[in-house]
Amino acid sequence: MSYASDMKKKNAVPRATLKDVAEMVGVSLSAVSQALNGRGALTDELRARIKQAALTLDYRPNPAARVLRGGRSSAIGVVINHFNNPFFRNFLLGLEEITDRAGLSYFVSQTHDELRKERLLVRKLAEQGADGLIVLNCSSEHAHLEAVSDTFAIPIVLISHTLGDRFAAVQADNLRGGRLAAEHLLRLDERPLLHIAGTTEKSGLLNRKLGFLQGLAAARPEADAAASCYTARELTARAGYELMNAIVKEHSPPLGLFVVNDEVALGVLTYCRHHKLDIPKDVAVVGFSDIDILETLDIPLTTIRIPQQRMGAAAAQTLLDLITYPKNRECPPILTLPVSLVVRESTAGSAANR
Amino acid sequence: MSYASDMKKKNAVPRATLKDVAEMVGVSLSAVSQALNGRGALTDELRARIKQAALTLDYRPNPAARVLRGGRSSAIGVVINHFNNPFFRNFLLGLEEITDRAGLSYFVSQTHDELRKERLLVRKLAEQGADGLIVLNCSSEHAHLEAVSDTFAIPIVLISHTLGDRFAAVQADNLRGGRLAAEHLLRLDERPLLHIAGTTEKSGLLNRKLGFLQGLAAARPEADAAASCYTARELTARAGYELMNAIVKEHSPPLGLFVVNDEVALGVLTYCRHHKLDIPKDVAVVGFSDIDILETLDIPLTTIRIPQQRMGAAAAQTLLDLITYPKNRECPPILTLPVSLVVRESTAGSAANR
DNA sequence: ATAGTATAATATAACGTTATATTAATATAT
DNA sequence: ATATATTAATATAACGTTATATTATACTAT
Repeated sequence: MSYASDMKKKNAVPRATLKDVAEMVGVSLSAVSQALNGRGALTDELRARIKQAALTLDYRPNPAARVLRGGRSSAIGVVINHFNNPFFRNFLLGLEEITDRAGLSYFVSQTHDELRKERLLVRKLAEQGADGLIVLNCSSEHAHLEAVSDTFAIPIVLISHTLGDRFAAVQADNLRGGRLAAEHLLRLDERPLLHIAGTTEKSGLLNRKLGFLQGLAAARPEADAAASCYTARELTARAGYELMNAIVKEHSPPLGLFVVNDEVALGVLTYCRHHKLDIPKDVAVVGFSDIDILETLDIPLTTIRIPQQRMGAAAAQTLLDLITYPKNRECPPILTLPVSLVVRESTAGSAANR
Repeated sequence: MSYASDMKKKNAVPRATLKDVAEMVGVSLSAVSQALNGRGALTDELRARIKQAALTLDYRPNPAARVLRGGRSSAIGVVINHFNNPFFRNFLLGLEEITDRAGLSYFVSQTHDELRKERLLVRKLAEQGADGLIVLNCSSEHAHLEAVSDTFAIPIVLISHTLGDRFAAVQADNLRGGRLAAEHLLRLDERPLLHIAGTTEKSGLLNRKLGFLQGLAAARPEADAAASCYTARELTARAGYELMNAIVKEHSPPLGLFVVNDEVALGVLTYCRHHKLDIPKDVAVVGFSDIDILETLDIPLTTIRIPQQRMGAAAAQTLLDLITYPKNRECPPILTLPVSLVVRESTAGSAANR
């Protein structure tokens, strides 16, 4: 049942338009538009009178009209895979700092990791008049992003995932994060190291893996890179739990485990609890992201912290810049923000810690 | 620094408009509009040709133009206090079922429980062309909601909180939930019962309290209602933790505790763990909502389950109805959905359980 | 055959805005 | 004093859509 749009909004209480303000002041439409937008050549006196009248009538510009005319709506769109992505909450805090200051609103929509929805929502937000888009954890396809960016002439900023050089991006230094994790685990003792990786289609996850392998190879040239890596199909605790079944069949404790993100690592922790594997004695675990709940766990998780809030602010700032200065879009920036190791009990307790 | 909207979108790749389709078929604008909207009187043959052309050109109507004209945008707005509200995730699942089927999109924004932001966002979403709004956990002020609903002639559905009879609402049966909690705790043994309430300004929270007091009074007419109730300033785990400090000063175990929601109850559980109070022997706890993580706790929490997903679907369905049949707005429905008791270990183990 | 009535299409206006072009009035330079 | 620039305002058109009014054509009934 597609839903009919028959009835027009006939009984809406009318809101003040430019025309109303113009009539109140006894001046032309153009004058009002120019006065309120700080454009054109008007006497300060007239400008003031118009602004006063607009205030009195509680005039607010109609974004639909503006957008139709080819202007801005002062709203941006945010597309994420899942609302309950824990990274997202802190990201938005940073984003909001910037948008609030700039007088922008933002609206969010989730894709459920479905490409179909991603396409739909990206387009819908653009159609709805978004001045720019921020897309988190997007798919690896970018044809639709290019199409929307071109058709609507709006910039797009990608998060956690670069995709060619057509779009601006904000990402954590995943490569360095992977290396930090490896180096930390190497300091523990002589135990073998393993990595639970994510899909290597996503540049961010690939880099975590590469960083880990670099760190491992530097200290133990003899280690078999291929044999050290497992791949989680999904970034969920369940996936981590299930992979552990495979891992303990092929490797025996003690093990050092670098896991692609904190949620998958939570699954690993649960597995160990269920199977009486001591953490960190039998299995030392390093996660990635530093989501909020890690500290409150029975065994707090060591992780690579990414600057979630700062990434949100950087993304908003970058988008704002690209909206304001369209020429910058020709050469969109890629920001890589630093990560840091946060040591907690899931790797502490062993001797070699510093 | 408010951000200037100088530059026009001059280098946008043009997208197909009604005019393009009309020219392709060699027919008038009106004909195309009518054909695509299933209105007017056109031969089936022409209608088909027009639809085919629209498909070929990948024509998609411009929502800004539609909204300006006084029509629909096929998008609704959702306003919530916090994105990390655990209720929200399931709510959206239900909502999405309905909106997907109806070909509607939805966009979400968070208020941080600030009235200023609530006002801003509700208005912004309406200005942006939302066909209707769903407002969760809103403030107790409704003047701005009425203003927006009137000015833009769009319906609003409130969740978890009724506010006069001007708006449709979807809520859980909080009164019954409170009573169920009391009755369950009363079945345990003779221990005194306490309630950690929320602010009674919100109708939903008030009803939880009233339900609890009803249940208590029915079984123990002698109980002192006022002395049994504490009030949490915020609905956070921290608030629950801190209130427990006060409670244990004035009451000694064993106690039965009905807590206004699961998050506050989590704070209570943490307090008990820290202070070596056994659950449920010393303190039996019942929460409210049944958020997702309760089952995975060390001591799974007994709670009153509210049908989160169903509430989302009901809200979307109600809004859709009010959008489609504006006359129904005169008498907006209030849906109260049933709740159920979910018994887990935070109250089990005592004798009287069934 | 003529008027009247469906039927199938088109023309037009309006929604609220703003960029561009135009006009009117004033100041400056020769 | 006349031409030329500067300033301050206005008029107009266009963005894409759809409801309403209008026209043209064919079909019925008398």
